[in-house]
Amino acid sequence: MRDVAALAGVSVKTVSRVVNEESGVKADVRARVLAAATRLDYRHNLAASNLRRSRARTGVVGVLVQDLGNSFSASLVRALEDAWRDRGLMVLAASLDEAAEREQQIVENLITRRVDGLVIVPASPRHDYLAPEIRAGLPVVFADRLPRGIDTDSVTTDNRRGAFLAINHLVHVGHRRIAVLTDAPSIATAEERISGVQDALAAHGREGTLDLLHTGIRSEADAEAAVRALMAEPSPPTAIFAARNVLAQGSVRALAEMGLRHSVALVGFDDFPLAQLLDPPLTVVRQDVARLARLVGTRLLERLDGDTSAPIHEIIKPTLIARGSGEIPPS
Amino acid sequence: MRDVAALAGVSVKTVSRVVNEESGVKADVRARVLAAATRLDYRHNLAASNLRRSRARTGVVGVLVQDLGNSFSASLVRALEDAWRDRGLMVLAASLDEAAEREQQIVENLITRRVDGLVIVPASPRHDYLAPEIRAGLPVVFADRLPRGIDTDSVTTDNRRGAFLAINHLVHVGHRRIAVLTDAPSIATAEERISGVQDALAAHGREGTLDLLHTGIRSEADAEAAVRALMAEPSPPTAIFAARNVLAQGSVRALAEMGLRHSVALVGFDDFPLAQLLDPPLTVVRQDVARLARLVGTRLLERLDGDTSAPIHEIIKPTLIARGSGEIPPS
DNA sequence: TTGAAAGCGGTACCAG
DNA sequence: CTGGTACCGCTTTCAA
Repeated sequence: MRDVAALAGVSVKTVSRVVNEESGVKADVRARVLAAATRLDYRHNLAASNLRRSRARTGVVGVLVQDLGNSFSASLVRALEDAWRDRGLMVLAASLDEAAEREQQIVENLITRRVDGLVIVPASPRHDYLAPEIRAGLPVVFADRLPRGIDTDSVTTDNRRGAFLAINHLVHVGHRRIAVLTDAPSIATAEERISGVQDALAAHGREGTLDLLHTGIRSEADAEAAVRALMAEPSPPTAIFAARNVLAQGSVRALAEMGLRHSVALVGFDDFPLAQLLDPPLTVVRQDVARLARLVGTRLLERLDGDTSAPIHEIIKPTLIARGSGEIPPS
Repeated sequence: MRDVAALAGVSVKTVSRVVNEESGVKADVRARVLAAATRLDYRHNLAASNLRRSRARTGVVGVLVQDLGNSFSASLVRALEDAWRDRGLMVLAASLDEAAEREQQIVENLITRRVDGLVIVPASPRHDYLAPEIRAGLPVVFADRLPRGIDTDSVTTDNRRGAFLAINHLVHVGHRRIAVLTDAPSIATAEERISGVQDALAAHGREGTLDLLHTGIRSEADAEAAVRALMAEPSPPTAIFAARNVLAQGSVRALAEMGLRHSVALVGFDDFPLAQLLDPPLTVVRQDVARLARLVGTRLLERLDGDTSAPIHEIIKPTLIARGSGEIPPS
């Protein structure tokens, strides 16, 4: 900047004015400065500029999701990007893969980078570690899963109701032996979904009959193996509820390989782009990711704009989309 | 930092030493500093620290893809993240949606943030604008599409060969009326794929018979509409080559709605997670995204580590995965 | 092992 | 409309 100033024959302050498009610089001076900047390949340094600036903004929001490669995470990030583009906010993204330590570590790293805000699909069971940051005014919005140990904005799905819808649907179709595939119950979302399953069974006078619950199923491969094992048992289930999209995909894979696609009912949680094109089309409990992302994006912007009201917890109602796989009757 | 120093009764320099885990600080002093830092909720400021540091590194790499919501882009970003995690590099991601201006604009913005490097799946036709940055030593790796107007590292797929494989396959199955769906030829990748189609037709003595080429098909919806229109014509094609993954998905959707899934052959370009589970399973030309990402990630790391040799252009060979949809014979 | 002072690239504040 | 000077938060350099 000093070089540019020298070449243009002005002070650094004037260069600063031009670079920041402040008013009050004569056109010819402006032109000279711009010319000098171009000639010297000058590049403004945002970090340095923010250092002295009073209300500094990096224009970066940290977004922590489970797996950027998963359609749920990817859609979320994409929608946030769109929601923030015209505000000039960029997304610094990271996958957590359900690793609690990674979450804390990355958050710490992001704080060090002075991100303007944080969107978190948490992997850790408690989030007390964020308390100082939130107290200091950092906007933090939890997505898809609720914060624990602190109170901050969140946008989540009614997981309990979603699972209820799924099981209720299968029971109505006539199923009695329903296998449930889900993550470890230590993950809040999984726990809520299990509760929903129990609600549905209770509603049909079948409390405590959840003998086919398989927890700790974390990946597509896990689900595939679990379904294979299940179907090989003496009295296999006639229906499966896979409580996360990759688990549904693994289930479809296993059923396809075993030639059971059209004889075992399957309902997934989370819709995904091609669910409708599978054979049979997959019945799912859909949570509206676009809506979720929109709400999250808006909430963060409002906090960024100075809204300091009490934390808001928004809950999205899931809906059941019957497409075929969930309507297969028990054999 | 000054406050921490005061509270701990040491100089700022000593605090700096502790924060950066430099050796040569007595344990008790270290402990005092740490305690003071905790009590004051001190957070190290990476930007400020980099300002004076000699070989400053922000630890951020800008990754520009077409659409983070698309499985190709998402997988690429995810794999890069993994490749860089233990080096402490984070990904600042952005979607371009084939908008050339956005590409330049975002790159400019990222330069301002002093990213350590750039990975670009370009949207713009020429990249001269990057010349000064590359000259200044910024590592830039192009992925999936070649740079034009400048010379810098790239990792791309042999698109021409991929398209050749697809058409060749369909011709061998017996097809003569093959529709080709692709992006505008102004996109280099699309152009190469069209060349590949022509190669294949020529190889079968059918030069110039490319009467069913449909360019400018940009989205899943475009593809769906195009296929609907095609199949409604007096003498519809007996096979379709959809030269990008979303176009294949749109085609499947259209064929499914028209009840033609099992009577019209379809080959896609780019594999995606559920292609195998569609009905019929989708035959595709696969480009190994994981491999692509690995090569891109490695190349960038090497440049970051000071490799200043001439730009390297790696080309990945695509393979045809026959799964069913591409083996449907002409009716 | 520790500290003082200069300086990184830029902006704030106030004077001219 | 333009410039001078202090200073942002931290590291470098060199002296103690």
